[in-house]
Amino acid sequence: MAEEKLPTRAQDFSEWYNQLVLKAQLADYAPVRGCMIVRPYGWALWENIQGQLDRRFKATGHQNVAFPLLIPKSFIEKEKHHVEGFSPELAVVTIGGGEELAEPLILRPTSETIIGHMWSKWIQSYRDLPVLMNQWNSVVRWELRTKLFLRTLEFYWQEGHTAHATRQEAEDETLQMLGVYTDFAINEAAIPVIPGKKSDAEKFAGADITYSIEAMMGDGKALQAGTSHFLGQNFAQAFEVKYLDQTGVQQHCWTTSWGLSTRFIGAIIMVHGDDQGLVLPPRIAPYQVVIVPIFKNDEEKTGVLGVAKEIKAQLAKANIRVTLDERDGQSPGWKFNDWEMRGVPLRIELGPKDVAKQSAVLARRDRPGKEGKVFASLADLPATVEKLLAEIQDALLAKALTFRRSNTHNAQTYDELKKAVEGGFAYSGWCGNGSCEEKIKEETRATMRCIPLDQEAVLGPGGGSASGKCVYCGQPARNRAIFARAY
RNA sequence: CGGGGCGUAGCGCAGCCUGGUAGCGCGCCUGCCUUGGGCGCAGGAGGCCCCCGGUUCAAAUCCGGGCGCCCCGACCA
Repeated sequence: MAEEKLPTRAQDFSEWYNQLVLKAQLADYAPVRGCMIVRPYGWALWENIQGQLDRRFKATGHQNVAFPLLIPKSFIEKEKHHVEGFSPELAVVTIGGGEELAEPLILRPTSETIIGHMWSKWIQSYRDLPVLMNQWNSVVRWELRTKLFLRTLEFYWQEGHTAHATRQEAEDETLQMLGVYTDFAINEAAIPVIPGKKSDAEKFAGADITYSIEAMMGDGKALQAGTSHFLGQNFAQAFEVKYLDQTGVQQHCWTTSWGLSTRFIGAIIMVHGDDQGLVLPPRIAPYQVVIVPIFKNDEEKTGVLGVAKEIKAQLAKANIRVTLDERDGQSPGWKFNDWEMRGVPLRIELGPKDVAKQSAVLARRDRPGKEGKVFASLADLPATVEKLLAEIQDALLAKALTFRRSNTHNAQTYDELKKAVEGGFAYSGWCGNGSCEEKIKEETRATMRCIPLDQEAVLGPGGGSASGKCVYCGQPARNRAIFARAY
């Protein structure tokens, strides 16, 4: 329950986030360092995210599977870059049933290796391809510095894995799934994201190319909200994933993988949240509408609750996710604050006066205070609510996009970049040289987030184009990239 | 892995310096009263004071050791 006010975002963004997660009852700290318990409200949000993603995965031909948590340690060692990237953060099981294991097992940090192992058995012919799989699971990475949702030792996600006969097909798949994430983020979560390509320094351990969607949080920092990897033939070679092509020749498969995690909940919090608490996009909010009844005595209570239940039934019938707050002992004012903390997009306040007038007060979460309140007739309430929810969804996206654009700067010079990354994104030319990228990181703490696929969309209409020179060394730019401090 | 902070009621903390009956606020329970922006009053329940050892007539408090968590910086979704 929300007893107290949050610090404002301006005061202390990090503490605002920490307290909000606890007070909105999204998650709590587990008894083990760095581990998280996702509470019912947080998990309901995740289920809505899952639902929206899963239907997109199915629509693009993928099937869900379940691979085991435990993987032989030797598997991870078969792909050179993969082992280098992941060994520092592996959890290793050495004892089972009281006996030292002949071969240690690892808790999966991701499943490329064990899937590659199985594919080598399952894939024989070009007729077996493509293989399009996804799994919803949790993975373990022994992080040193943790934060609820953003970085925990164990986190929940989905990992998609596909195998293809040709390079082109695999590359197409990688970009297709990046597109799925982009569509989901923008149209369901109202988070404007920049799809782009990662630098070699930032790409996944074992990938040839990594793409990501990058979002700007409310403090101007970047968050990688989803990734899609073109793995080339790296894992196919390490695990002998081969097929016989039409001409009778053995070929290695081309594979991809792509993932989006509960970290995305962190993005939703930090993009839409305000000083009152969480603000959820209607399309994925566990409750889209909360009804708060108001009454003085038993007689009023009976009348108001009767109407409130009718309203609830009507809205539910129109497929609106609605809850009625019947809790005794909390005043309406208390409930207003509580549901604002928990980010419910629309609140219906219903008291005796409203019942008498056959109307209700609708309060928009995205416009706190009186400004966001309107009277609505009970007669056509579901239609009114649907319209408002759609407006709120659009308003959240528009607000986030405006915020991002106003904090994204076309930084032509290194000084401009330094200034821009203090509280936002710098969009700058880059020569493509890793040493320039490294210097920028050392000197400004900003990393290269991505090379946007759609250069024009970054700065928006009339935003100009990035410099043709590398922001660090002044050599001709091969790319235009986003630089920012990141979570 | 470095730096800092904190472990006392469900939560947030005070008490510790200067050893002597364990306290405050919130929450919880009961009753009354209230309810249109975090109501009020009265009564009540709730404690291995993180753990182990030492000093002492006496330890939440002093000393030694351990464990845990959080926050801030280097690596990562």
